[in-house]
Amino acid sequence: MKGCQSDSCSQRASRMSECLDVGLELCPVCGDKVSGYHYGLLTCESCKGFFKRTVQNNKKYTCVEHQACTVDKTQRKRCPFCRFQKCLHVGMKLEAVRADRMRGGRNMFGPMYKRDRALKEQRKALLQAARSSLKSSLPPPPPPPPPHRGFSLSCGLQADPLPQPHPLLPPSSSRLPQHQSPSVLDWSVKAEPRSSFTSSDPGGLRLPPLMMEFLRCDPDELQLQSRITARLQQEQQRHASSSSSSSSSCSLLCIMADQMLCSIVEWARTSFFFKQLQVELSDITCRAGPTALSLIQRGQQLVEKLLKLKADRQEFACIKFLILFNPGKLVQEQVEGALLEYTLSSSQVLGRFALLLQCVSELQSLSSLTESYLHSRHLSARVCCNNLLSEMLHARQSWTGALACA
DNA sequence: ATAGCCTTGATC
DNA sequence: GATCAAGGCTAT
Repeated sequence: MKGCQSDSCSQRASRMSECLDVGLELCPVCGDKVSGYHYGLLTCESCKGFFKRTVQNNKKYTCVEHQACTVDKTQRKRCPFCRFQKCLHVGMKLEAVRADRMRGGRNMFGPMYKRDRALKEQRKALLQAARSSLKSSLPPPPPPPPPHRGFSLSCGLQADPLPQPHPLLPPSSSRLPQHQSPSVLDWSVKAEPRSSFTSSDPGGLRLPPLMMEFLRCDPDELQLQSRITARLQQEQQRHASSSSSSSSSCSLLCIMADQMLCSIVEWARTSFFFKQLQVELSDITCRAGPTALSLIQRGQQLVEKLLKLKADRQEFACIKFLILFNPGKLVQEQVEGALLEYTLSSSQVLGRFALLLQCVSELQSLSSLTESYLHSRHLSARVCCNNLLSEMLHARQSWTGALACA
């Protein structure tokens, strides 16, 4: 290894500031932090090196599985075949690896990198505008939760304070576009072709790499529906055979909730950002709860809003990450960035992104209220299922007790 | 073989 | 001179 000469130290310092700048991006191949533009797009240092070695040495790999291995930060070494396929799939350019091995200088992709940077800046500004618009139309955010230790069973159902009606706004159900800041919602922008978008969905629309990851781990909704139906039928048969009274609506609801909870946990555990999650306990507070009817009504209003927006599978996948993972700032920015990029390229209207963020916010408060509701039912022993749902509610009760003692 | 750090050199 | 994306080096 060479010593740290004064020149290389200054270069290192500038590289550090560069890393801070691009540090918010994740490598489209493995999800590691990117270190700059390499062979056509922003990637991490290890995928840059891997791509270079593979192309320079004309390596041929084979996959011992089914050519569909997971490529993430921890498993990227496992299957070089699938890793290299993913490098090509996300758009790394073979022609950027120099045949003559000439060092230094710039290549033909310089202008492309510059354009991509400018677009990223534009996207950042749009994101901030949409966020500030959302903030001004919603009640102030809750104070940050205390730094508890322990595993969160909330599965992203982070408890927010009860949403107070905003003094300046009508009820949330009618809080639709007309109440948004016109400067943002009426601001149509041209979706320019994105150099980093290299793959298309079946409809021919180019998708951000992060969104492709979300779709890859997206559960099969039909499968979930049939599982729930099977569980409900099983329950009905059980009651019929034991000649007891038919199952109550509450117990059927609990079975549905439990089955969905299992699927959510299953999905979350295999999802892209799972390893980056900060393990923290939900903000556990006791408070007056809503009624089942009001929750259902709010849920229906939200469903209507999403139907009206015609939210598609891609957008729904992002919303699920934002809601259920309740991710940290870095992940939140990534997911929101992918969603913004997608809505711009699919609808070309920024207002759509702001409306989707509103739905996310509404869903967050609704899930928090539902959790409170189920918890209160649990305390009054009206949630009787011996399953994951009751386990979650029991854990919440234990933590509430522990915090009260502390 | 991998991945982090270093050197190089065209371009700004 | 600064930047930054190439290739190179080397500890693991």
